[in-house]
Amino acid sequence: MNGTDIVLDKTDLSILRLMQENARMTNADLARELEMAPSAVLERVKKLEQKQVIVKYTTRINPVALGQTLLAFIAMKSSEGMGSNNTAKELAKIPEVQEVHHIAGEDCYMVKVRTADSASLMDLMRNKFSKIQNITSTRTTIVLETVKEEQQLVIPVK
Amino acid sequence: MNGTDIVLDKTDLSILRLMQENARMTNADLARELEMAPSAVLERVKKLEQKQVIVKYTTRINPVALGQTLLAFIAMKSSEGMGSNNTAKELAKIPEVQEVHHIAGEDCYMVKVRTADSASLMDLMRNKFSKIQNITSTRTTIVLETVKEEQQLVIPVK
DNA sequence: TAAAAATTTCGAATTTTATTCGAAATAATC
DNA sequence: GATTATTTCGAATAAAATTCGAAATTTTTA
Repeated sequence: MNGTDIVLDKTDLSILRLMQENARMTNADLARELEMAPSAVLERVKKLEQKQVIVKYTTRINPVALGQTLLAFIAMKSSEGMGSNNTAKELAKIPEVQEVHHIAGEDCYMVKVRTADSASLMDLMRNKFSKIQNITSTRTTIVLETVKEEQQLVIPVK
Repeated sequence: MNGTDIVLDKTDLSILRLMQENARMTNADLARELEMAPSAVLERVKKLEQKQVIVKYTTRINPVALGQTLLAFIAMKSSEGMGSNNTAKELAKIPEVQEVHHIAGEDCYMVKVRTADSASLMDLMRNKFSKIQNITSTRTTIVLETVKEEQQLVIPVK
């Protein structure tokens, strides 16, 4: 028995489903939806936060509105030993780097980056990536059009 | 002049920065932080929603808590003509598919998928992907470890 | 540049929600 | 089946959301 096994009942799942869809839903509305007292629902939400089931409440902003129109995936190879993931941690520190995954296969990392344009991506690679140890190669794939981009999980009914 | 050019001033950017970090921040707290009247801040937030600068308020849920431990990137080739993106749209309909990007380069699409395990990924490919027209090949990359995964944008100060 | 128009902000009033906490109900354990 | 722990409830209070007219500010235009 470790901290990993978290029991979520039907009510918890409903809360998560509703909150995933709208993080600013009021506790009162949640309670109405679930036909429970607001205080009971609040208790549950707080527990979900404590248990780190709920990681964060975030606002999705239209990247275009901020002029961030370039999205790219970069597959990287690293000469780093298998034990450490310092390269990944360094990459993760860069704000424009949205995702860093250690992957199976020929490449070591899959990195997702969002910048204003190709010039700023070039900047990033020249000024930031170049300073990170052990990166031996990068293969950049530019996104032409994004059809779907979300991180909504599929929440089971029970 | 089209609907694309949205003017965001310093206050808007501050709101976005705060809300991106915590979507459930109260309007009252926002107002305190910005040293403005709550009513004025509320007005701005509503406008950001209307202008679709704010796309959604969402709750990030720990995938492990829901037993969704498998993440994969799938590079796909499609025989579809360049004009349409029906393949992408069909992929986007699948809940387990979190991202669909049309990419430059040899492959056509980059697809990000999250499922419970490799068996359910196999299921998905056999039962859903196989029904989508024009997919001529897939190359699946399994994620071993995720070091960073977010979609926070870099919001300029001014 | 000065007047007019449009937008933004404010503040006070009202409605709604969040939060607290003791008690009752329910569920789990021994 | 009694005990213990957990969850839910409901009522009371504090806090926040929302509304809206008026003032201030900014932008437009003549």
